[in-house]
Amino acid sequence: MIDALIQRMENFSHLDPLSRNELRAACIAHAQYFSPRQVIFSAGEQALGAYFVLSGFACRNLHLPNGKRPITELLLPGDVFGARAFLFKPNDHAVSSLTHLQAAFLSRTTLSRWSRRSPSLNEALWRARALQSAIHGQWLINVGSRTAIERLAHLFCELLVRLRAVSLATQDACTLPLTQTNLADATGLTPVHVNRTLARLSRLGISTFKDNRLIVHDPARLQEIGGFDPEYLRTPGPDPQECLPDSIASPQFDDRAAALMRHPGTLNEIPPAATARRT
Amino acid sequence: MIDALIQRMENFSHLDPLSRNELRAACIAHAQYFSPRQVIFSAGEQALGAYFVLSGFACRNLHLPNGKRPITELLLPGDVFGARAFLFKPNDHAVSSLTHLQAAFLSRTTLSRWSRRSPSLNEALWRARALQSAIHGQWLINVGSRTAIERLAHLFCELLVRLRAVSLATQDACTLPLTQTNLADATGLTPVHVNRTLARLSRLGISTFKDNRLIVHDPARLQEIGGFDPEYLRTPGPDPQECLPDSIASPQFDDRAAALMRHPGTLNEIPPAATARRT
DNA sequence: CGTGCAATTGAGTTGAGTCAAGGCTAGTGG
DNA sequence: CCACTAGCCTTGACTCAACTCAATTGCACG
Repeated sequence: MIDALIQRMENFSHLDPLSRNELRAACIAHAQYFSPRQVIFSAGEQALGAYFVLSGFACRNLHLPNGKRPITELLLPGDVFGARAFLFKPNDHAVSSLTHLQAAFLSRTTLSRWSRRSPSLNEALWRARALQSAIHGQWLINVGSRTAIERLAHLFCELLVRLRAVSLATQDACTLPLTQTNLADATGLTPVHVNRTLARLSRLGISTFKDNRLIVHDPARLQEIGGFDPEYLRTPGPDPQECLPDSIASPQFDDRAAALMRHPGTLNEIPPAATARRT
Repeated sequence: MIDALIQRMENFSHLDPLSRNELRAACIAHAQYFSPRQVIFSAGEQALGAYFVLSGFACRNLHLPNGKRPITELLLPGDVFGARAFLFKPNDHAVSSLTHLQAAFLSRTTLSRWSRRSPSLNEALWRARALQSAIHGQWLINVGSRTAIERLAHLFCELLVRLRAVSLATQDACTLPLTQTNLADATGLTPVHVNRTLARLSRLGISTFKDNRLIVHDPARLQEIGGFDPEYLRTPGPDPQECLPDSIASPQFDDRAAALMRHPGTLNEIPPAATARRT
């Protein structure tokens, strides 16, 4: 499972052999085990470093005074968490395990040292954060402007793609150790309504979620319902060419950027209809 | 207005005089003007650099096939946008101006050069991103688990605090050049319902939003309704002491981190009731 | 002096939430 | 080995917050 993490980081940036070995060694040396429902970070606490998830599921969540407990992030094997907080301020959300969890703790000191020494690892970390951020943006849209069935469809599509990236899902199925209550917290719905909606998805022959297992029978429909476009999850791949289409040093990049420095970008006016909100 | 930006960056990290001057000069040299409703980045486009908002409002939004146009981020003077995309992949959302907008474009090349040369500026940029990320997290909670009146209350509190940070708001009022439709897109509501809810806030004597101006008559109530805790918006302040309570090099930091490297953090079990969702 | 967008208001509909009861399963302890 | 308990899932009946549809006003801009 450490290999999944390494593979994942490789997807963000091609690691030099030294960094790769160092990362692997550190993950083995600093692995920690958590049982389900354990608090790893709590809100308001100052983070001392970051965790790399090696196996199991975790989530970032919060206790609201009204009793709700929204999940703002699902952390899967290969994900990193806590890296943001250690740059900024005490955490504003807690992180807790959903299943048995294995995670490597790397202190701020270690991370700083690494990112100074290995630009590729630094880049990988940045990109890992950027990906999380893109996911966050999609969740915001999901919760803010989709119906129950659409939200679940989108979430399922996302999780399937993310789990495939670490070889934990086949084309159309995966183990998903979440309760319906977890799904509800992640989608801003009620457990009861999630239940009914799952039943509907099943009745429509689109997907089944049972016994911690998600099976998608009609991926195309699921994707269509959720309005899912996997693009936001794509990692550039380890190939530096594809990774940085405009090399920072490339002449045509500088030309284009220089042009932008003088003239505003696309001058497209937004079509008048900000009001347009047919459904 | 450039001073507001500088002041803002200073809040993230104490800039050395050289960086400060360089930043100021670049902002003046590369300022661009956009009229309202202009597209600055469009989705799918590869970003060539980042923009620093000098004056005016902008937003990050998206066109959904169902006609909705959710706003995922409000960009105020002093905010930076586009910095994430240039590290990663094409943008997944568009950014467009809401009002007349003045923004400085800084190319990827320039930014890379700066962050290599000036650690303090690099840190400031990181923290600016981290703050955006924290705001994103709060929006997710807002849209996912609050009622209409709560969402608006929270948004108003947030905007007031953010605008105060750049001296664009007094303790209880600010100019807010947003339409009710914009508020609707930002909160995941309907313009009609936003209208009614604003009327309610006004009737309750809590706040008025009229003619692009937000006036809060009862800040305490507003904050209470929105469940708003300003903590997530606090910038550490320019004081390095306060900024990094645990200096990366400090011995007690290393002790605590080392301890974590052996034992899991807090071993608090989550109270059994993940089901607890009274209202 | 239209034309278009923003704001407003009313009436009716509905998707999702609430309340409540019952079944299934797994773990615990006698 | 068998209660007993505690989550989790399931289902039905009812309620309500927010959405839809629709019509009216007022303003700003060309």
